[in-house]
Amino acid sequence: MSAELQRRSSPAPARGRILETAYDLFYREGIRAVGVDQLIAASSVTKATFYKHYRSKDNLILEYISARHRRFRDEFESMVTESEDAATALRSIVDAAAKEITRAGFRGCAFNNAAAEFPDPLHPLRRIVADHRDWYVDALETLFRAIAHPFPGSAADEVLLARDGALAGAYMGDPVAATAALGRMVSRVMAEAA
Amino acid sequence: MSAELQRRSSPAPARGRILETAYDLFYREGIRAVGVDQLIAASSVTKATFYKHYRSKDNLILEYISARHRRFRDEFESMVTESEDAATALRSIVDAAAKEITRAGFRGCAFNNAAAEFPDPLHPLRRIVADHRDWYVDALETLFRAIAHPFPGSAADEVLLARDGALAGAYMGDPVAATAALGRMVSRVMAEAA
DNA sequence: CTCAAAACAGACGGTTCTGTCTGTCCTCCT
DNA sequence: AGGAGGACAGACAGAACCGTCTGTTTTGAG
Repeated sequence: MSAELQRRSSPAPARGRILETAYDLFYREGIRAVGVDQLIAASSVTKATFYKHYRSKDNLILEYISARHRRFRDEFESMVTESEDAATALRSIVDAAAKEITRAGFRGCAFNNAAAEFPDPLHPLRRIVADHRDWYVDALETLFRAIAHPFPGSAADEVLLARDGALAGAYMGDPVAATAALGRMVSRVMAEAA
Repeated sequence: MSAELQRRSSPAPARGRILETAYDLFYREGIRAVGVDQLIAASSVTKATFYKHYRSKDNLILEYISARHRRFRDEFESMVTESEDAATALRSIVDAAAKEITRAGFRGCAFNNAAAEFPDPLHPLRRIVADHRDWYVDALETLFRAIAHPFPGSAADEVLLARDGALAGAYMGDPVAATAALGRMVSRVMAEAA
């Protein structure tokens, strides 16, 4: 399908611009808080174009959270492949989380914030979030298995929990304390592998 | 009929009913998602009464999050006073978190969800949330000091982080894994005191 | 019995939001 | 040269939202 679009010099630039704007605005201001009018104004797109590419705002929301997952997964996997061994990969993953926390404009976990706005557990967005987390914990478990951790599944759960807590705590309160506590927690989990 | 009788006794029964409704609805469905019309219908109150007691929805939102803090703090302190020593108090606090996670209708941390809907860090709600967390980490540190933990401040940060991660992870994904990981993380922290 | 306070009932205005529609312009391909 | 498709521009409908308003009913106190 991308071959069809790529045939042109600019492969539907408006569509990508809209998603990129949503990627930023939905995270910064919240999903419900961002209206379609604001979205099209920030994308320099007209309303007709918006509804041509994304049939509804709800649809764009799903595309937004899917894009969040894809980008996160890509960065995760590039970190893994660029690391010499699984131990350094785990460390760089934790470092990346710590760096994100201290980043200007950090506003917590995009998946957590999105899920908070959709109470219905059967909403498609919630399913995407749950799938994202399933993928994530599996990927972590693979790394822990590679460093011969005695309980790779538990270790993965614990790192996921520590990271979740660090993002939430840093957004709501003290980023410094959250970052430090994250480092200590993960160090304890990894020490069990030695 | 019982509502009829209760209306006479207290000074402003309608006010309390509105706050109680908000306490439930804002948590269950989200703050922005709940309109004033829905709120007054669920409270069996008229619009004039609503705006007499709470001058605006924004004002009610602040009362809501303050009430969340008060109730949480009261339950925390009653758990502490009912425990024989600080160690059992800490354990009952973690048990309470685990119990909340598995409760039907659990929808994550009320403070986290509320903060997610208000991006402006200077919004009064964010201040209330930050104050709540300051109080919480102080209270935990006091308990760790009581059990002679070598680093009570760090231990408090770690328990707070583990609890935050457990609530977030249980809401987004796997409550069982989150509860188990929470228990293991807290056990490690408390083991340092022995 | 009377009166003030409080809650009830619901219309209304003004804004905002999502989504549809008509029509025009530009660009690329044949 | 000409036709088709994509994007631009913006009006419009319908609903939901917040907040104000005018009245009516109920209740407890003097």
